[in-house]
Amino acid sequence: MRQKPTLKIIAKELDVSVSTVSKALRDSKEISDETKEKVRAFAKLYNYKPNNIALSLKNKKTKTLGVIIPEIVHHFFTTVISGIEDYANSHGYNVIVGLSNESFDKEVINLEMLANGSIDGFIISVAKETLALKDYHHLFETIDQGIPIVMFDRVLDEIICDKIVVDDIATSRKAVQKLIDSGAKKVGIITTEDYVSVGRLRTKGYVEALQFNDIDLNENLILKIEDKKKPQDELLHLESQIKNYLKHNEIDAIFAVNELYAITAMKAARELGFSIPQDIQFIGFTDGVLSKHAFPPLTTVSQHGKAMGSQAAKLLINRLESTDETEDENYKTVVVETDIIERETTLNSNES
Amino acid sequence: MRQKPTLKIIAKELDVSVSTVSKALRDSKEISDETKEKVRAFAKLYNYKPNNIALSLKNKKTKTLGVIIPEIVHHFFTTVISGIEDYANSHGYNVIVGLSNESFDKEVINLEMLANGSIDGFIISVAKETLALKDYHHLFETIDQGIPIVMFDRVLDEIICDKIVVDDIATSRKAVQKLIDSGAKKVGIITTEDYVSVGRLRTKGYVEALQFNDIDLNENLILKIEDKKKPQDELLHLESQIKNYLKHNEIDAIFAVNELYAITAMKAARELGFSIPQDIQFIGFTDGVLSKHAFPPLTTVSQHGKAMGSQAAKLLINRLESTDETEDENYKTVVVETDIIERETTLNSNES
DNA sequence: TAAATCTACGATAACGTTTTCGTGTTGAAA
DNA sequence: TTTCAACACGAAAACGTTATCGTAGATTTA
Repeated sequence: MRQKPTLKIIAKELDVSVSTVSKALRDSKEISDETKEKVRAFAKLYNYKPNNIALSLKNKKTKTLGVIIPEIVHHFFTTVISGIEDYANSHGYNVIVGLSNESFDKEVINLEMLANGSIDGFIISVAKETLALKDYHHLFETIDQGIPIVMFDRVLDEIICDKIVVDDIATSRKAVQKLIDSGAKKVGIITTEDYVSVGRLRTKGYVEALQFNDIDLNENLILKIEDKKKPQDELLHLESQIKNYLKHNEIDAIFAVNELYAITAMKAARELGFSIPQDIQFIGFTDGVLSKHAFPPLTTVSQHGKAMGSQAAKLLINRLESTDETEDENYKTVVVETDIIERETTLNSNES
Repeated sequence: MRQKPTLKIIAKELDVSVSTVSKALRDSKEISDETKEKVRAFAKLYNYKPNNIALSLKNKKTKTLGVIIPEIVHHFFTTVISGIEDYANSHGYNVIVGLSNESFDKEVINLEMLANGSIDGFIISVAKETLALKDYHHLFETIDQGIPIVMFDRVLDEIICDKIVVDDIATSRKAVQKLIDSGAKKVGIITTEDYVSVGRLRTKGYVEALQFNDIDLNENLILKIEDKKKPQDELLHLESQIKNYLKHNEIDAIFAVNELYAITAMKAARELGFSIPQDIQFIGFTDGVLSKHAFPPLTTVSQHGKAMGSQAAKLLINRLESTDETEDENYKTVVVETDIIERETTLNSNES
């Protein structure tokens, strides 16, 4: 085991000063070509690389981004991460991830743990519990400490920072419209409870689409899935809620605010004897692996997670590297486009 | 924006020395209770937290783990990461992830970028390209620098370090045996090319299971999927290979070495008019979201990714914190158990 | 020849900690 | 009264860098 060479060691070995070595390696013009060559050769031979930690301490910059997400075992978030990684890496940044597991406390701990110098800025999608509690002190505090935050997907109006979102309302409207255009008369929605902002907004889009088409809103057609605390029987719980909903309502199309809801609803519908898409059509939100390989393959609206990730990284890095201060307190919120990916759970449009 | 307090600032404010503040906060008995109280109160008021970077530099430990994986948009890897995170976090470690995207160069860059002081140790699953190239210099070098590595899933005999694996051969044997016990006469395998070690080993288990049951090996029943360079039409390519394979062979059961192969094969079989599991049974490797929600739900052998992750983190952290040197050069390789999760693509066993 | 200017390098401070070693003051023991 | 611990604190070094400043010797200019 050969220990990593430092400037000091090189200096001693070559019988020059540390500053000379440092300058030589950074090609300072204060150093003679002769000395530079000598130092470089030695450094190369022993594979010298400057120590990141020392640089971080000196520069007050770590060149690493902190990403805090509720769950990593979730296709959407992994695509976002891969987008972040891509952009960050190609700009000399590393990414350190923290998982909140949808828990407020873990989110706070993660934030605090990383805020003490480990990272230059955060990219975050807040935990459901945080949304429910409406306690954002940790976010305010880190911003107050001068650490920039970029929020994505689950964003908060109360926090003033850069944001990356999809236009949930418009997208939802678009999806429901597609269902209606394909002949659906009784469109239902399977969504989350209102404290999850994306669920609330998507529900709003659903309502707007109905209004636009002069269809009376039937509250029974809106199924808000309640979260279960124990994760083990979550799926069962979900299934039974949906089956019940399907049995007690006349529905010929469903818009589900996420992939899992859509898939589970399809399964329930199949078991109830519906044929898809003839009897009942489906559109899901978030294009993931599940949708593509579902049976039949599910029509979805794609959120372009990877694009969101790289956008987030871009915004954050730009802010970190902008020559600071006053210049741009103007926080952007970029909305990324969504697409409907038509597969086999929807009928072709009636019109045309 | 309030800037983070440092020891120096507190010291000046309280008109004591930096060392006094430091000692007071660490509850040194050199400091009087009176002073301690004063310092603590002030620190609490201004929410003082020691700077991680400075600590890292001083202690020559970063308390962060580097995780390098080929892909993050892959259920197995995300479960592993979540296992790592869990264990690491609860032991005061952070996790920084690097993606190789199956590329040798990116793997090397990631390793080097992090090896310069940013992390204390690595957890890694090597890229396919690295396996194909058989170039492991970067791994040797980081070990040579005294940075411990734990390998998981795709491990290398050539590298001497801690390893976490599943017993691919035994598991594969078990899966094939289950197929045979359920009445299958002509069991096929869909696997990777041999340079991917897990693929090779699983194929070996398949062959052994046949031998054990005195079934002649039919080479045509072994489908080795070739990797495509361009990712966009990878799925199409996969489908056509499988369909072709299914058409030209008589097969009544398939063991697929990963989820995607299994799902795709099921789709192809359905399209060819097979009914599952009556005409053809399926078992996949790696229990992911896809399997659970497939149609019909796919019987799989579960790798327990989360357990692998926390095991890996445990091994690494133990090594990092063991009072060093000679004591334990004895590297472990722990093999984690696998289970067959029976769902609806296999028949019940004939026996009993 | 004296003064000014380069050239090429070294010493030092700084980033924020922790730790080792001193040291002045107090109180008690001799 | 002298000596010696104990007490409570400060100074300084160290981790590995980079940047600022100073300077000895060589070279040019007046």
